[in-house]
Amino acid sequence: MKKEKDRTLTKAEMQVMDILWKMGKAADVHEVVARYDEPRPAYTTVSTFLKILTTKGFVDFKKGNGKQYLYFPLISRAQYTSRVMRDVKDSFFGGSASSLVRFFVESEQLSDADIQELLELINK
Amino acid sequence: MKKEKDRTLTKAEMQVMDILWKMGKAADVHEVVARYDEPRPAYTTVSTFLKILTTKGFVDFKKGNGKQYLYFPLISRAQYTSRVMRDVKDSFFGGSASSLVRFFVESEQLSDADIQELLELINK
DNA sequence: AAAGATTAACGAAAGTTTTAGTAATTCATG
DNA sequence: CATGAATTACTAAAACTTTCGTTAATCTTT
Repeated sequence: MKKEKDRTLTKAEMQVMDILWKMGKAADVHEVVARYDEPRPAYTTVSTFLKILTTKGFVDFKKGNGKQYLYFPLISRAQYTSRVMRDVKDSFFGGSASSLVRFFVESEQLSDADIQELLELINK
Repeated sequence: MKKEKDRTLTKAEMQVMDILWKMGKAADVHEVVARYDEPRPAYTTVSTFLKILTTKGFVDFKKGNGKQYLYFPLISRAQYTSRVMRDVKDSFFGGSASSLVRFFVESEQLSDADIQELLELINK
């Protein structure tokens, strides 16, 4: 049986993806490890996550001029954000995007400048 | 050392909280089990979750006229939603609520009526 | 208050995620 | 092309989550 549930990332997997997304180019394991803050995980730990992410379809790799593997994301951060936002919207707002937006508008977390910006956006 | 990380619910814990939130009043284990769809978990499974949620501070209980425990939530769904939304906002939008709102406004998921409703809301 | 029934506490098995050591493979270099 | 160094694959332990059976405690009813 397949797990179509592998559409979401675990916390540790997310950390790796975030590093990959931030550095914009294909990177080897050492480069990824270096981007962690202390305490850094072991080289093999990161290597394992990269392997898992590859089998899950989030990451692929290529050979860097006959050298080691260079990993890169197959999905953009924006795409993954969409995925998570859909889940959040469904779980907490009954699938209603407007409910979710209203939640933030009502939460007073928006500055006047933010409001202004949104009004302009809406008026397109 | 305490785990200040117990601020978020696991998936199974969330299911229990959702049932508690939906029924509005303090409920015993049987009532909670009954609200699950098939296949229902065992009585003791739900009992365990209620216990865990109690030690995590999400739930408390009282004695129902000398009978069994009646569990009730210590946090509202809206409060928990705020918590999760803050995490999501921080993780995916750099802590910016306006970025998050913009994401949905730009995603074309809002109907004209939704937009209208939001405009009125903003103009308060 | 005792016997039987109901309920909560405990403990542990099964499943998943996280972490990393060791084995196997690949690569550079003499 | 052989040997040592670097890298990936394999495996398993540790930690956390989910599930429930068994035991202990409590309550009901006689």
